Amino acid sequence: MARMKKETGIQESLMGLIHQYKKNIRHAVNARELGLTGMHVRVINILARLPKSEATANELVKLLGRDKAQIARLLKELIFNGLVTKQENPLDKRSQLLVLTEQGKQLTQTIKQAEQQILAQMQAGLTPEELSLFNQITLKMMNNLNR
Amino acid sequence: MARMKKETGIQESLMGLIHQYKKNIRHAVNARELGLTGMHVRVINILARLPKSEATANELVKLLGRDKAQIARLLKELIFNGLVTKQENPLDKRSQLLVLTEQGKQLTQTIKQAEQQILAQMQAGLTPEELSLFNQITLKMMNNLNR
DNA sequence: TTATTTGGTAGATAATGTCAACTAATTTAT
DNA sequence: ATAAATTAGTTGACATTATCTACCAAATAA
Repeated sequence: MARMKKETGIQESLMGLIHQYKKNIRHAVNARELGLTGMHVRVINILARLPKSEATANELVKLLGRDKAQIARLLKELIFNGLVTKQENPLDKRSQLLVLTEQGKQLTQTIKQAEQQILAQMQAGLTPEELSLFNQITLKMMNNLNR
Repeated sequence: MARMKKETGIQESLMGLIHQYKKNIRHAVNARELGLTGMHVRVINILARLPKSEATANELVKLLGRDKAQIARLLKELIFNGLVTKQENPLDKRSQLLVLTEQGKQLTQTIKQAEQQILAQMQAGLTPEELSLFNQITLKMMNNLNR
């Protein structure tokens, strides 16, 4: 990708960054032969961060900001691959708790390692303050649009 | 999408932002019944910014950071819809110059207007300095990954 | 001159994504 | 208490975005 200039617009900068990031993740995951896609990785990551590594599908829909049909399919695949299991949700008979299996949890370490490498490269030369500010602005923009 | 917290990771913030942005663009474009997809819009925008509104396919590949097969298809569709035409490239017989038609140029105004609205919403409450810094960091990150 | 690389086209397929329909459970309204 | 409305999840159908490959002709390198 051409070295992007400032005048191109902030949205193009963002598109370029995300595309590059996703590409790096995909290559890292493929290189480790994990048999996962980018979205699988994201679901696993989200679950790994949650208390007890569990959430309902609807919670994942909200956390990932994706359509429930897509989330259902991703979960179905992760369940099929033994990385996630379903458990009864005592609070609501319509839903189940999606939980990382032991296999899923172990995979998390591999994924984390790969991600950290890419993030480190991406953030090279930036101070903690810059990164913090960047993240804050990102969140603010997202929330601005999400209303 | 759940109000995203800081601890989720910068990459998730970015994913959330871009997803929301794309969604807003898609809705705006659909509402105006332009019959375009997000990627069409981006190609048109890039061409509109270039001197003489023209570029070779390969230049677009570089500017958009996308695979040449994808770009070829997008261009094919835009040509079919009369928004872009092909002209001989005097410098290289293998390639042609892709140029916005009058129709394409006029469409650019509509697209720009829609985009500006969304960008304004997205950037509400942020100072020019913050935005400038944000864009610089974005570009730096992208270039960090693009090596 | 020959070998290699490059620009573009199209095949084949994967990944991501949306809208709709449906059923059962839950919540809200009467 | 009962009926109406909403919601959680599943699946169908399809759109959009994206990648890798093969190929041919033109351009470049050896």
